[in-house]
Amino acid sequence: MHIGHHISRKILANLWLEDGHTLFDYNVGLNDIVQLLIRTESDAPTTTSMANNDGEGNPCAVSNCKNKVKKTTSGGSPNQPSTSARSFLIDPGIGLYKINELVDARDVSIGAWFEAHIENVTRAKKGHKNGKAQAKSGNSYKRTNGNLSQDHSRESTNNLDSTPSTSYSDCMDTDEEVIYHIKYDEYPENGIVEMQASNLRPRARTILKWSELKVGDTMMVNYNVETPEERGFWFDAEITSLREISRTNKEVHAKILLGGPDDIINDCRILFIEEMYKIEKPGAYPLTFGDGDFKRKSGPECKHCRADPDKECRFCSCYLCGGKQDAHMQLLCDECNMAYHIYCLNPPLSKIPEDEDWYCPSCKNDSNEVVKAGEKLKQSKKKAKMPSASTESQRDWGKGMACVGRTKECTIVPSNHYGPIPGVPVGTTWKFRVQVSEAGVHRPHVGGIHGRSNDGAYSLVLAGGFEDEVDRGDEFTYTGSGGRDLSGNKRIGEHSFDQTLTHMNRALALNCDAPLDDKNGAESKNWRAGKPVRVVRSSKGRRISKYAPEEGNRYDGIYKVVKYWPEIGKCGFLVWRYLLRRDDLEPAPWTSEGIERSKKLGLSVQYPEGYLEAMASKEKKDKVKKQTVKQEPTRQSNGNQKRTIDDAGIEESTNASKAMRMGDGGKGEAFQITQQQQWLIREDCMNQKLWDEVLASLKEGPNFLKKLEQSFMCVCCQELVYQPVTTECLHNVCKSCLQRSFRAEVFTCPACRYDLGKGYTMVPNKILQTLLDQFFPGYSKGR
DNA sequence: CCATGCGCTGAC
DNA sequence: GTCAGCGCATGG
Repeated sequence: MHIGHHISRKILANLWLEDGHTLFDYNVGLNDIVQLLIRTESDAPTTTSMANNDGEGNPCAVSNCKNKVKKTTSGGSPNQPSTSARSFLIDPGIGLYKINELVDARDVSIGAWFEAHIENVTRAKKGHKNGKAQAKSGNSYKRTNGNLSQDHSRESTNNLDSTPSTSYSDCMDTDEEVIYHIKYDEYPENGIVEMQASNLRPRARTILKWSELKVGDTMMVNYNVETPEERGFWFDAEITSLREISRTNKEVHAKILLGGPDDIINDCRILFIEEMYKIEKPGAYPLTFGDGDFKRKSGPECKHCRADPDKECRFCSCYLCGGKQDAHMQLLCDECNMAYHIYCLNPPLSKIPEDEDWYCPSCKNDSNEVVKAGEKLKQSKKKAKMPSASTESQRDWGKGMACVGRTKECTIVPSNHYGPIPGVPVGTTWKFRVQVSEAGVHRPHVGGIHGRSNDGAYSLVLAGGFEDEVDRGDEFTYTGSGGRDLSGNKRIGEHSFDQTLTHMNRALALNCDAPLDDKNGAESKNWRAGKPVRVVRSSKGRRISKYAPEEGNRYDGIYKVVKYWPEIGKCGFLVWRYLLRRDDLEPAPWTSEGIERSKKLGLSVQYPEGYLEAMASKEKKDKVKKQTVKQEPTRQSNGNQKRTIDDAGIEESTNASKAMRMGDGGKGEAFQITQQQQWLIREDCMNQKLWDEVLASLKEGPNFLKKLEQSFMCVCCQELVYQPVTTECLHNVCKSCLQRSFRAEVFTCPACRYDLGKGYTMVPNKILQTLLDQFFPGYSKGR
């Protein structure tokens, strides 16, 4: 067989030239393109006629030596290996050809395959028997780096050395494979097809060291998807080139070329994370290479997909039966590219459809799900699953406070934070549970206990759900959750079975400073040593407790679990009972001291934004007037709104501004900061102006923290800055936010557009970080 | 993904 | 006054 059978002029064969054989031996002609293996001298057989080496191990330029391979000028990238032993084992003794340029010089390193453009080939002299040529029998156009002895495919071809008259039929690829070659040959200029990085997403779980990534490794990548949730198809892509473009002490900008159905360039930034490196795609989620999906290649591979030939190939085997046979009967899905035998489909097809596009069963859109013009949006899948989907209730649940979602979320502390929420003083009261959740004081909307069964409970709500609970203010008994029949999509139900010390009950028990005992309960020896629980009293608790607030839900401070035990409750079933005792320096709201403090701070029930107005207008509409309703359309931002009807005393201002006024009056409670904090604040000279402003509100007590939070809010993520970078223009931005901005090629300050410059080094303000960590304990854990 | 849940409100 | 039953957040 003649190589020309496959392709007339341009070929791309993988040739491993040895021992004086020439390209001509392979019928390589002028302008043909070959792939050559660069070998080290130590790899070279002893019979090798001289390796062309300029003496320093660098390849000679063509102008110096006609046998040499010249590296193409394209790119001029710094990926030239510095190995000195390199030489090109293209038989120099012949001198009948020269390789003028490398078509693709992406990876000119030892042991790597590269492509060469042959400019001039002359037939070798007859009788040159000194050596033999070796063509690699594998088809692959990939560049494989690394230890040659590990490459079995090549080893096996090596054995052909004993057959001097190696013919092309022995070593050339099938027609099918040549398609690859031609395809490859279609690449522009230097043979690299640039693909949008956004079309590519490696799948990963763990982080791999950048320095450990090697050409020839493969990784699973998802092609043609925007997010991991979206459907795309996964394939093994081989790293064919790793090129570092630039580097700072924190980041490497690299190009990773991946082989696949098409070669894909993934433009990455590799961030240093101590010893590990995380690879990020510009402007998108981080890319990491994962253990599970990361393979180092060894052994032969499927010619089609370049995976293990014994395993089914996702491109050439039928997705349904896994078979590779009957390729002409396979349909390729235009969405996921998976192959399907027409006879494997359900129902099977008798012939290949004539339609241009074909979509597999999993990719084909269900026409029922397509919303046509003028049609109403269909129910979301999630909603379709909910019990409400099957009822015919006309009620609009979205109007009231029964089913609303949160509009804010507490981010200054993580959800598993123990202890008070910074800036929320004892006595703070919210009308609805959802607001309590928004404030971060008690996160569940409905549940009474918030906790984790392997950690502890963070907060609870006393709402008088159990008649046999006792509340003495600084001490109360509480009942666990569960044991209720919640059938009928209820949130509270009849007691119908025994409670167990699991879930939230177990969490609350873990707060008690005693070994867990789920049989008999336990009592702490030193109750104060237990974990703190934020306690909220709901006005509903007035049923059984005089300490419950008149309205809404009030934060009453920190309590500890003294003991817990199982007992048969009034309901007749076993319940877990807890004794909690107050352990808080802030005065309880019902004490005279506490009442005084609440007044000072101007605390009153907070309503959701716009709630009072809505209620007032509704009342008007309904023409249900009992008395004149004084209502002012307050448009305060943070949800602080006053009551409408009673409490004439606090009519004129919002809680916040009232508190401020009180502070200005000098009677407010000052926020205490430590000497160290004062010192640190002085040290943070970049932010001096900002600190001056914030410190001015020290006398406003807990509002100081609110002010602090506002002043050091990141303009990008709208949260308290984390790893703040204080810019020259004196703004504070999260480092990660700024990096994101830079990745999007925006090099200005996100707050004021001051040009920071492309090469700006982002140094986190450690002093500020320390201070924020002190004022908002644990907030960085949430990041 | 599923189970849990000391809320809330319109309808009766 | 009573009650069915909803979305949502959370944990596992």
